Amino acid sequence: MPEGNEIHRFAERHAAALAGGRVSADSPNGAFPDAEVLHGRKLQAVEAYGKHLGYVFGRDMILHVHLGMYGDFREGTMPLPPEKGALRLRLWNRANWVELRGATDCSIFDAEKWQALLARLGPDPLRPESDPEPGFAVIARRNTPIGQLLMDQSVFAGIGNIYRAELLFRAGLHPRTPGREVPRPSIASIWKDARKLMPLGMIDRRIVTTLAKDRALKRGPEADQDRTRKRGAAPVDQAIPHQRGLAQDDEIHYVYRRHGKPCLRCGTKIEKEEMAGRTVYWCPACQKR
DNA sequence: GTGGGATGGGCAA
DNA sequence: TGCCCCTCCCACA
Repeated sequence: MPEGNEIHRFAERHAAALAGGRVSADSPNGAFPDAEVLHGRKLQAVEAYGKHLGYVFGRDMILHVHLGMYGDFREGTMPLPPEKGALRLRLWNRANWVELRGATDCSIFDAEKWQALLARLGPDPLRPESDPEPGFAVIARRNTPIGQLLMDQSVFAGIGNIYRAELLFRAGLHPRTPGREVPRPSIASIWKDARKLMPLGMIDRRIVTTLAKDRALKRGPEADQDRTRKRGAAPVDQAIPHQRGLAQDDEIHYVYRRHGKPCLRCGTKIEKEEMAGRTVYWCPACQKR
């Protein structure tokens, strides 16, 4: 379900709710029998790298969670809610609980396995210390389309299908452009844009990438104050200038899942195609090779 | 009620 | 490249 931005948000929230003390753990659907190994242990920290989460219980006891396409968390304050659905894992303390469903992976890593995972991930735009150069270098020598390279977690970690499409639109770059033909300033600006856009991404659990000036919907200041969810409209954060104003469902993205609809900038029909098993979307007029 | 698709990735071949 | 994992949601009947 989520891309890197939401994974990092989960890490922050789960650390705030549960880290620093002992937690209880169980696996109501039995799909994570190691829950009993974690039960009663102190959760030291929660880390996010790309789309991977690590719940650190010890040097050789890191709970690795990858949500994949279907996985999701729910969070709340005690008491635990009634058990519902296929519940893989619950973690809780006296104050808070976290539930995990549908994850691609939920298993305990030792230090070696955790390091091996990190070693195969490229720089993560959401980690301030990330050096993008290794990612730039890979792109500069590959003939693979840039649309495919942006989805490759060993090039950059954390970018998913929505940000792939939207970053390319914002850069004016056609997804089929071979990596080695992407000008250095273009890829540098995509990295910079990802650094800026991804932390601001989630509005009402949706990613909003469009500028207010590109959205048809214009509202007065009083509407801007309205933070409640309206059917089909996402309230956006006043503190984020590029997201000022409400965003209708079909204008929270420039191209992602907008195939056949007019481009928000130029009116040309958005196109789509399969690229390495995933659908990529672009505006044939705004995005050039 | 049903069926297809989805913000992902590992694996076999 | 295609298959699997195995969950939720929406459009459509």
